[in-house]
Amino acid sequence: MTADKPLRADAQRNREALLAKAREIFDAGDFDLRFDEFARLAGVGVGTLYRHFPTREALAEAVYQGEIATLCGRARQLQATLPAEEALATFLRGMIGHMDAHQGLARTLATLMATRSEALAEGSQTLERTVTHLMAAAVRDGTVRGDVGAGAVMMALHGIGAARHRPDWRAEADGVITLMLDGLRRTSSGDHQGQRAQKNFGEEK
Amino acid sequence: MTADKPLRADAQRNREALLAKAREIFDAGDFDLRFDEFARLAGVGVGTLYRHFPTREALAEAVYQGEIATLCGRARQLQATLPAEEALATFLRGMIGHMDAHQGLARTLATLMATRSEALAEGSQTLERTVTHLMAAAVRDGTVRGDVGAGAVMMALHGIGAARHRPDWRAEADGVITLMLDGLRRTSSGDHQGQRAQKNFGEEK
DNA sequence: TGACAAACGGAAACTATCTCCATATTCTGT
DNA sequence: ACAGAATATGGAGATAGTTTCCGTTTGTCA
Repeated sequence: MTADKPLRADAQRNREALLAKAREIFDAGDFDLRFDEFARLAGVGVGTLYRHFPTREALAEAVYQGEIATLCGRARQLQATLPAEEALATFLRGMIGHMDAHQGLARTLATLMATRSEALAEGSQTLERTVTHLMAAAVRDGTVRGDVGAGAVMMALHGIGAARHRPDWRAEADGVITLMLDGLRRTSSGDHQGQRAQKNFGEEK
Repeated sequence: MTADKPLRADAQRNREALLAKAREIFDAGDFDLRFDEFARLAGVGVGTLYRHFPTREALAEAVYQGEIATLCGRARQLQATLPAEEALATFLRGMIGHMDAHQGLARTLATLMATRSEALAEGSQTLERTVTHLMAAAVRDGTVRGDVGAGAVMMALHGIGAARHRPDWRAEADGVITLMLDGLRRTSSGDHQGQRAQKNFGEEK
């Protein structure tokens, strides 16, 4: 459905500049910035902005999709370089770190896409597929139980995201992940290695 | 907190008309209706609308507070006419029914109040107090265990609200309530003391 | 390099928001 | 019951934000 269109070089460049600026601004929570002002900040004319993203929602959607793509890419990379179980753990912890580092972005996107939630649902599905892959690999390894689906993990992640307002959010979120990972681990013997290590994606500024 | 201001009769009337219309329109999901058009629909001038509710958010906030007040009133009424445990059960089931019947309203309010979430937090606190009362009465009756706070119930409700997109939402939500009520009911063997589980997730059957 | 299509920018047209005040309604004291 | 004070109203017009349109520029391909 994401039809590939040959995009002219300058168009591509502008598009990327707009997305980058949007990400930055959304992250700062200024989602109601004037549209023409936004174009100016991104260094393009309003016309260009409108050609690429006809509405505020379209812009949000594009940023969101980029976000999902980044996450999925990260997962693929982890899966290629780490043992399955570790890849899953690192990915989930990384998700929390990502949510933590980009609170404003998440809130802004959620607000802007509240109406057009089709794209949101689609992204969430994409993410679920990725988690499914990570888990399936770990199950194949025999390190993770096979009787719990990715849906459960998704619900937990969703719940974590929805509870952002809680004062001790980060710690609680990490707690949920720890519980889940422990619960998922196939326990042939009680080997509880220190799972506290905070493996972020190493992207945060 | 709710300072009583003597409001002139016509002002009161207009205010109520605006709120009623807002509730109706929000419920239908049209939260981006033009402001002047909205005034016309409610049968008042724009000036009047602006005097009562300076911003869209203020309007949403007022509707939200009304909603909370309705809910709390219902709880008080149940508490006065039913045995404590039954009052609690009826209230919780009623909440689900309410959420179900007014999906659009909930979504709209959530969207509009994403920024000004102070009122949201306050309303949620008010609701939590109400649930606390219901539970406390049931605990005094000896029908409900005393070692689990209202916070747990609130989290579950919150989780239910956040999962509205799930295809089988209503059934699953009812399931969660059933589980909770069963879990809350004091068993013949007595309370489970010193329980530590505060992270609940993946509550689906 | 020239020809053509694709993309650009930003002025201008358009649309929505909000303010202001002359007029209308309600309230209060006698 | 009524006059005067206080409060509220509506909507025209000012302000602010959005979107289109098109002459110009830039990139692509032969």
